[in-house]
Amino acid sequence: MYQILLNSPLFKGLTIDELNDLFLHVKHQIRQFRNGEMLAQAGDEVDKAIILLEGRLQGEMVDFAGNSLKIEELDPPQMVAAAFLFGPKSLFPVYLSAKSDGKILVVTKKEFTAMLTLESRIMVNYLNIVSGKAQFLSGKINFLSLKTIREKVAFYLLQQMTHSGKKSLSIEQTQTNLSELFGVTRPSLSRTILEMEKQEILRWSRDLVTILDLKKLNEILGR
Amino acid sequence: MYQILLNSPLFKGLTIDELNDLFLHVKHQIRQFRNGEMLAQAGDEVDKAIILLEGRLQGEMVDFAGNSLKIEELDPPQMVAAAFLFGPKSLFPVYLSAKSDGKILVVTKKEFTAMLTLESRIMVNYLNIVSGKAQFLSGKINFLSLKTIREKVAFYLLQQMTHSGKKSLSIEQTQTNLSELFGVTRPSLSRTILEMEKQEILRWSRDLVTILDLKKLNEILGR
DNA sequence: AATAATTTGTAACATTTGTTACAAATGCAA
DNA sequence: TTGCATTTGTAACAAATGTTACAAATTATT
Repeated sequence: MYQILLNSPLFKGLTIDELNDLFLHVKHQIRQFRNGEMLAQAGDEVDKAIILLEGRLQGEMVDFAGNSLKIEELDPPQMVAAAFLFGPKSLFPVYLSAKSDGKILVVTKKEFTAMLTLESRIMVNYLNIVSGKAQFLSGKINFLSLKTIREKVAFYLLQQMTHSGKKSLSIEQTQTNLSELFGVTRPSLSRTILEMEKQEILRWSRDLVTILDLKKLNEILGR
Repeated sequence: MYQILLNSPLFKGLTIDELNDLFLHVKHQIRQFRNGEMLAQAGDEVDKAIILLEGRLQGEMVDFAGNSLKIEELDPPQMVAAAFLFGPKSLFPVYLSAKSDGKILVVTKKEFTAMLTLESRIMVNYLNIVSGKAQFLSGKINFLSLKTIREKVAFYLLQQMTHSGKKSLSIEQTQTNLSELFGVTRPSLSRTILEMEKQEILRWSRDLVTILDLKKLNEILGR
């Protein structure tokens, strides 16, 4: 178990001996789960820290309209619903179920809090996790508040460019995947891309995208 | 100063003596600022904890399209960019400027971390703040991923209802304000509301909204 | 009360995106 | 290669929302 936890964002930087020692003091529980099992429902109170040790979990954001329920998969050794353990409400945001057999590490909120107090490296790690989530969501909101498909494409490509630094991007995604990411239909995305090609802003052939006119791409987002 | 901090979410639960004692150990700085002054730009690294003591700050989310740049105002004794002090990047998300003369309390990230370690009540408070932000953003994303104006109206009203518990809601907002909140144009919102009135789902007169058919309202969101 | 400002209703039309369906192109495997 | 699956291009049409402009209703101000 400790070997797995060594790689987790939460316990990063600790040695295996320190981990070993830590869990002599921190009350915890190992729970097995089976494929298909329901672990938590949206709205349940979160009063335990859960870290996935083995297997695969899936959180289903039950999207009201029902049509595009977003699914987030979780692999070890990630923490479940990290940003929902504290806060004014502390309610599970998703329906959590198992995609395979596996194991989780369970620590009550009280013990978890004590652990953070005990070992400030873990506290900082946890703060990095939760803050990171908040920052990710903040970025996502920026993206979602873009109105036209053109804007979304431009934003996405410029973001990819700053990561790679090149004008030729190899998009590892099909247009079908991208359209889901953007929350639009596939033909509409295709149409928009073709328009942008006709306007010589970019060239998009399968998974290779070349930016032809960076200036225009920026103008789409108002510079 | 300590009197102000007593009411802050971060130092909630501490006595004035404890606060007094705390800041004997924690290095800090009080900084005056003047109306109109720029305190931070989007993209600046966040390496200090900033708590507003007096005056008024404003964060401008420079919205790419330029048209609807979102503005968030900050009143004492709130912490500035609380969810951006930790995390993998730690970059300021907004352009921060002063709307009046005032004072801020500045603590370096290092000292701030030490403070959290020193006093676990503050740590828990801070976790509640950051987690609360993440949860707020998560809810906002749910809202933004609603596609039609009907859905947004339904979601908004149902949310208001769970807060008040009544079928008659006094919306303290004009349709103009609401349309901005929803990210749609005012005539479009008006049209949608009128349609819903014709379908006897609700009655909307000025700032008083009565839900006539709760079932239909839920159906709009897929139950 | 009279006037002005704000808010809301309304309509014609443009734009964007969704829907559906099918064809063309490409990649993959037998 | 051949055949099949996946991905992408395309088009006609529907639906939703934006744009613009103005009228009506309401509220605030003098």
